[in-house]
Amino acid sequence: MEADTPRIEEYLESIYKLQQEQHPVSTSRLAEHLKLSPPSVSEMVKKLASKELVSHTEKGVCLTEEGKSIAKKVIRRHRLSERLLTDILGFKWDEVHDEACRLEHAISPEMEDRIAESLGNPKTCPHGHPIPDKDGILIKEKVKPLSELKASDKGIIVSVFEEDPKMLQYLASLGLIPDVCVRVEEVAPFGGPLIVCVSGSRYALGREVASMIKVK
Amino acid sequence: MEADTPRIEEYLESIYKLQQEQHPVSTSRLAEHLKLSPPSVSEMVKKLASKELVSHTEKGVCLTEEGKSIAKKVIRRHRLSERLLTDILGFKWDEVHDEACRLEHAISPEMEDRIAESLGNPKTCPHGHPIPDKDGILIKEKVKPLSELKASDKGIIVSVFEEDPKMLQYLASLGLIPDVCVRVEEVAPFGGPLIVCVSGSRYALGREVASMIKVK
DNA sequence: CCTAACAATTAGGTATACCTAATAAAATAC
DNA sequence: GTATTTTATTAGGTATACCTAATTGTTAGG
Repeated sequence: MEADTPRIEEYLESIYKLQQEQHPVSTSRLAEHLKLSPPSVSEMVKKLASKELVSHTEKGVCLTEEGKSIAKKVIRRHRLSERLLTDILGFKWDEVHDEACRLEHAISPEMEDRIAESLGNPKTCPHGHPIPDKDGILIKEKVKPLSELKASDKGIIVSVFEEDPKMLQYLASLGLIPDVCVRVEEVAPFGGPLIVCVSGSRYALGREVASMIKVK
Repeated sequence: MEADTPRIEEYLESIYKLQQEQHPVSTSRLAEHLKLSPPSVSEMVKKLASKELVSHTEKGVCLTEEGKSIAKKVIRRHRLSERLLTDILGFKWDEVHDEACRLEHAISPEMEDRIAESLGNPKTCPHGHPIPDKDGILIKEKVKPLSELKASDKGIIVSVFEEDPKMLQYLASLGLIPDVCVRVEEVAPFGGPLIVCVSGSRYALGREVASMIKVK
């Protein structure tokens, strides 16, 4: 019984991400996220449970402490890779996700350390998500979706929950990137768009899009 | 029939390296190099042949043009990774081989380009081996092993054919690294050591060790 | 020339991770 | 409270890449 480490890391990472919105993660949701069939996931989850990386109840799948620890390490490597790609190799923020998905399984703890050191221990990835530290400690800022702001509210963009390159390019073209200040001018009723002001320009932003942008 | 790309790359890379010393590469030699059993290699070679990546005659295995092209791309990614690790992330030359062995399968053509660009299109890896260019063109300098120099001959170190960290540390501690000038003071008879002079200091160097150091 | 040694392959078998189709269990609808 | 839908699992099967043991083939010795 030999472990396919990248596969295991992929599962744990997905579970970690999904359990932020749905606590015990359902196998169907996990299957959808990993683009695998539900039975494949069912089976693999059993194996992860036998390795004590997850606990599997009727309600769904939860990470054990060890599973969570591995997931956070993978996320750390992913986000550090993204920073390496943008800050040192000159990639744009919409180009780094897929690349980092491969790098995160190929990076040793030593390389992880060196990247962090070379970049001055960055606190977030290019999309604003926090990078867990070596001990898995993850500082989460209190944020809310831009879509929840009312007219004349202001906020500073903390992070953008989006991976699609096209959408990220679009957001960057509007200047909607971390650390930028946004002011809501008007909120259309019945789920209509928000009119926002970013560095002097005004844009209409769909609710769906605005909900991906987290502000403080 | 789905391809396990990293595995295929691993095989092609090994064949490429081995065919520099032994033209049609024997399966047993390949098995030894890949640390796999001969039957496993036999089988895999058949698959590579069916994909037209190698040709398989009685004498052994040869890369096809396509196989060679892939192998060179992998080697390019490996050596560029090593340069990234030393030049940007601060690794020592003895620490980069294993790391690069994993990175070479995780790097996209875009990342390959960016690394090359960020480093000013380096011509060699930290051990002095040439980095194939994007079109697979590889500039090989005419070199000979240090062990072939006679007393009072001088040479400039071009490359070091060695991967073992301990040996690399040792050589670096003597200053035996690429671009350094070495003078042979004395050659002991019957395969005995060479007495060499490197930046003012004299050392005795075993023939085996000296044969790994290529000079021009 | 025949035989010992070595090289390579075939035969047969394992483990992993995936799949589809069928079934069982749970949640929701009415 | 039963029927329908959704969710999860079992059953059965595929492909890949590895293994050991047995066999064939080739090279070199005597």
